[in-house]
Amino acid sequence: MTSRSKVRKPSQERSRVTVEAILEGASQVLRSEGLAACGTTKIAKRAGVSVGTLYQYFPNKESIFEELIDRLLDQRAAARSAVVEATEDTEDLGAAVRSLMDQLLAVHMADPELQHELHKYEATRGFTRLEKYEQQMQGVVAAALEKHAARLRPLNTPLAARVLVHAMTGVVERMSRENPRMLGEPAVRREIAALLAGYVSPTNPVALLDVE
Amino acid sequence: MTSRSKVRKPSQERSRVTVEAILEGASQVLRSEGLAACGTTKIAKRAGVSVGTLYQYFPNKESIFEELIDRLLDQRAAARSAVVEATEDTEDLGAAVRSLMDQLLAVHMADPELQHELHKYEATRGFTRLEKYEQQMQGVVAAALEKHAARLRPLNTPLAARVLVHAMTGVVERMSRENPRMLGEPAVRREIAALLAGYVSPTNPVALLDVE
Amino acid sequence: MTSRSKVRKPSQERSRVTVEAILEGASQVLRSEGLAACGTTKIAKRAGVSVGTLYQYFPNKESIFEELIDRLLDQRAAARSAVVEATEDTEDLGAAVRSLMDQLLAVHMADPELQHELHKYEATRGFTRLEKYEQQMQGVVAAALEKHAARLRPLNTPLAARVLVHAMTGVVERMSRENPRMLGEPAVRREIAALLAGYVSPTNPVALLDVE
Amino acid sequence: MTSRSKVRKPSQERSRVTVEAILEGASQVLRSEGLAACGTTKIAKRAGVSVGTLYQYFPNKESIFEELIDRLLDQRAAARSAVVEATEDTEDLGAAVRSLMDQLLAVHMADPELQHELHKYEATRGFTRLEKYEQQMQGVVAAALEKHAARLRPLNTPLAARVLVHAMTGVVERMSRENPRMLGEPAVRREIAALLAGYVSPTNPVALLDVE
DNA sequence: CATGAATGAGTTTTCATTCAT
DNA sequence: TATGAATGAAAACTCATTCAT
Repeated sequence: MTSRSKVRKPSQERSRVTVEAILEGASQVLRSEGLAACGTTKIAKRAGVSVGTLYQYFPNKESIFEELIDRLLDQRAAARSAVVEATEDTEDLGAAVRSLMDQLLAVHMADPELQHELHKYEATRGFTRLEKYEQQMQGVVAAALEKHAARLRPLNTPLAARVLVHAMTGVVERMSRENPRMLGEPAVRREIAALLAGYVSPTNPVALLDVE
Repeated sequence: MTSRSKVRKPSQERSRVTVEAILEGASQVLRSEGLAACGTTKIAKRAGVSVGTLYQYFPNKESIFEELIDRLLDQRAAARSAVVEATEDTEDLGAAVRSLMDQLLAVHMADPELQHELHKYEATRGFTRLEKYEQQMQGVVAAALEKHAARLRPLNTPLAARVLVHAMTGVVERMSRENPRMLGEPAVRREIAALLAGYVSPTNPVALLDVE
Repeated sequence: MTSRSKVRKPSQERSRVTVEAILEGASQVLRSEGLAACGTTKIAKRAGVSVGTLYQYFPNKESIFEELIDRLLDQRAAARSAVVEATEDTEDLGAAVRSLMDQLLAVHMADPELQHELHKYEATRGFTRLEKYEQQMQGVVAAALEKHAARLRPLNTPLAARVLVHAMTGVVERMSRENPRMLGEPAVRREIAALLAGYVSPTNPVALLDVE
Repeated sequence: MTSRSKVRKPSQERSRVTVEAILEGASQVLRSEGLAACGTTKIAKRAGVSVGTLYQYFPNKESIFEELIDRLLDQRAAARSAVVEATEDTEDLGAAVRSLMDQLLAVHMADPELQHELHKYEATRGFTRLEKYEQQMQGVVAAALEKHAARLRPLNTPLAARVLVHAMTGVVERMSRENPRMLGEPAVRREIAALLAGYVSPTNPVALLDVE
């Protein structure tokens, strides 16, 4: 679970609705006009509140984006947990790979425009948040690799996990950028599976290539 | 070769020197203070010219970054050409993979701070330029895949090329962000090779995983 | 007694308590955070009421400070009355001077931080209220000067009263600003007495200085 | 001489003119509309420049007021120096007193409206600058008291200097507030002289009053 | 009466760009 | 052509005050 502490507490029900309205307003502006054009005035207008109200709940503009990212990361964390569960309960390597892939695809297929704009914001901040998230993801993958080690080629687990997560998210992110619909195609899903599986497979031919 | 049409009169010698000074100034500010703090006045000062002069050679601030990106992409295009050459002359798949990888690593190891800041700028623009570049890269890879098709598993070439390029650049870019030195480690090089080779290898186990 | 007309319905008991709470809240915020940081919301919070309630009893923020000043001036008025009494009943000039001085010192030694912040507020308003107060003080002093005229040097009474009051309050106010504790020192008390007494004394040497 | 370092250096002649225009604009707004209504936009407009220009020369609004105060204090410092000179060269106590008084009166008679508004600003800042200035003034007075000690009543010099400066500035400041013209009247000048002279005179009757 | 969320005019400040010298 | 002072639109943020509940 991520922080969310920056949002003020006016615990009343009305408050929650307003906060939601602001975040939804920001999301809409991000989607329709992009990060660069997403100012506090515009956000407030779309949210149907005044700037003053906006600042009653968020200390500054950035904190709105941060909250949006928090929520995005919460979704991803949930996906991660689903992967962990799916992996823990079975010896089926294929199931693990499918779970990992499917969760990732699902997460990226939801509201891709918004995600792209938030990604731009993250770029601004040096990707600090997303980087941390991906590190946790690496932890999950590393655990899975350890568990199934017997059926995989010999691996430097942390490095392999890093490569896997980076490759997978690299592919998914770029495809989402080019055309989010692609992520729904079975062929794409299959190829990503091939990428992951081929990398860890005992039949991987690196040994034959004289790299180094 | 990329555009560069925005820059006025590269004919006079004095002019060329000034343009270079401005670009170098911008690069320095980007490296030392980051994109967010990189204003025209600061650039001009570091370049040792006045803002007025800066606007004599560049129509606006963005065009400076665009030119810097042009040059970055020129370097990458050169790397791409090197890969094409290396691949065309040989039947050695390993050599092709190594060439691809090495060029990519080399490109990302040069001036990583500057590249990160330019990447932030590109994020702002929706990665239009980088995306176009990666598409060209996909063309090169697709050609190589066609050429060596006989020794690879059956592939949907365009899709496979896309996955390969995205995976590779995804890994390299993220590692460069985490720690650029990583890119110089032989182990990393080997694992990237494994990622690429495993994906296209006829021994890839996707068929066994019942993905769809 | 000063106005206080701005405060609504001091009739109900509950009301009076609330008004007191608000004034006490304001005083606390003034003391601890200063005039600049003393907003209505903060005042209300410290008073344990809502902003709405605050505005039920005070028409605007200024009126709170005005009331606080009213009370300060009431204290000073009381001090003034004490001086008047002390002066009326006796022919002792020394007693009059001592009374004047002691009341003034006592008033300024009480809650100096609050007084300083209220003084800043008064500065904002052009010192209107304090000026009026000092004028009344001048009246008292003028009366005393008339009464004891026989034992003093020849004086333009209103002007002399003005000079006396201005000098005395000028000294006390500044000392309070520099260090309120100073006001408690006997040496200081003695010097202020010397200032006042020397000014009106028949032995005053102005005549010898050829000032005009 | 006071700092003035906050003002940027664009050494050209044009610059100086602009800085002067801004300061004059600020002075005018202060005089005609008061500190409270003196915003950057209004200052710039009166100065005949744009806000941007204003911020080219002053880092923020406060720095404009600070510079105005610097200049005011420079005038006062000059007055102080004149007093020092006048006092050093003579054994005439009357001359010293007259010089002190006259300089003070002259300084306060120049542009009193502006001074009052700057005084309000200083109130905001806790009178830090003015306080420091008055301390220096106390030093000057203390020196004079030491020099003429033989002809004065026994004094605790630092305390006496403090009382004298506080009394004098208190009187002058308040009179300037009530009605600046008063400061020009000979009677007033005479009474201030009486205040100062009576305080230090060997004939001062404090000893007779049983204070303490 | 009490509440506190909502308001929005107003303020300061920035910075890409222009243009007179 | 070079200069750098001037521009001013735009953005973020504040806070006294109101009013629906």
